[in-house]
Amino acid sequence: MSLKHGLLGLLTIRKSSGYDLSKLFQESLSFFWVANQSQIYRELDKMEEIGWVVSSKVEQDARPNKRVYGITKEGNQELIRWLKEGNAEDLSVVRNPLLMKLFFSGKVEKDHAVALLKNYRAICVQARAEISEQVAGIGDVEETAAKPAYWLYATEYSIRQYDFQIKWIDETIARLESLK
Amino acid sequence: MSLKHGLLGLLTIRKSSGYDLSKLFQESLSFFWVANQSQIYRELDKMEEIGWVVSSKVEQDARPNKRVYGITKEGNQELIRWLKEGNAEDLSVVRNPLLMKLFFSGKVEKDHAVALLKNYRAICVQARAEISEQVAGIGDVEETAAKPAYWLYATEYSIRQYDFQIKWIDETIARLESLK
DNA sequence: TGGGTCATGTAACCTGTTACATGATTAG
DNA sequence: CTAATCATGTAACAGGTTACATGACCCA
Repeated sequence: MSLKHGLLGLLTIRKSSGYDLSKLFQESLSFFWVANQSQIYRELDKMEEIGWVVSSKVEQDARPNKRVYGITKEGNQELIRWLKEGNAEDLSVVRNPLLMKLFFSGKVEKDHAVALLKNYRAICVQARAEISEQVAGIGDVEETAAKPAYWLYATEYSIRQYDFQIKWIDETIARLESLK
Repeated sequence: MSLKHGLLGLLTIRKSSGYDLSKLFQESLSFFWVANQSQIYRELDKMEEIGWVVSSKVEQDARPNKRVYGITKEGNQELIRWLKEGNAEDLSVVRNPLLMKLFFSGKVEKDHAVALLKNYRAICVQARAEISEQVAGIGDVEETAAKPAYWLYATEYSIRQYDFQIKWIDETIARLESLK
């Protein structure tokens, strides 16, 4: 249940509407989590039922009225509980559509597999560029024992994962092309 | 929509019941895709409605009766279509609960983050061992231009990804522990 | 002889995706 | 002046997870 907790985490930064959260999410968490807007609205509803957040309606004249959410004491407690829980089983959910397709590519000509890999490579290259650009835009970071730069570790992970994937793709294409 | 296609792929190997597929899935695709049994049953139902598979009831006396599925011509066509389609956008769905938790770990003591990483490390080590054991059990492979060993590329990917993750975890723990 | 596992599934719920709606503002 | 984008969401459907059901067989 990471999405709810991600939203709770964002709400500890500031009160936000669904729309705000959706933007915030894009800028921060989207490198390791995809969520679309409507999902965010629904999760906010649910979390209000549970009591992790409260909302208040804000009237606007230039734009549609909005509903601004804030985290409650219970929400904060839940966030901390989740962060402390050691359980790592559910961290290893694997679902890799690229490998699924590649796995069965013996049913079609080799060229399709190569094209698949090349298309995905382009996506990796772009995603990697976006992340490192974003990191560069933040500049140097000071870390202390009291404030480790966790966001930096996460972006490092992502960048290196793309590097790994690109390398593997290149090798795999070369291997495919060298087959006689 | 990779699960349906994965099941279609497995059904090109042999006719199977939901239960059989669930086992087959475990042995072959589970390294890069998690699917639970009930999901498989439901997808089979859906695919029968669409006409990608047909089933027949097989009476058994020692065990509950079963329903055996086979792939249809339409199912085969769909599998090939899916394999040929170049679309790589939907291959890059990211959802990483580890990074989500790590990202917000500034809210709790450093030890919790370290414990989280260590737990996940253990899972990676085990998963890696299981995969390489499975590969070892298969022995040497002959590849030709007509028959590339795609399954091998997929397992290579998985092994290397675990190596990458383990390395990153070790570095990150070291980094966390060195903070003053 | 009682608790696990095999073999087969169904039902209910939770999460993710796609499509749509509305009125203002900005870009070409 | 027309099309995109901003700013706000709702509704419906598809896919994933958890819990349960049933009867045989196998191990201690």
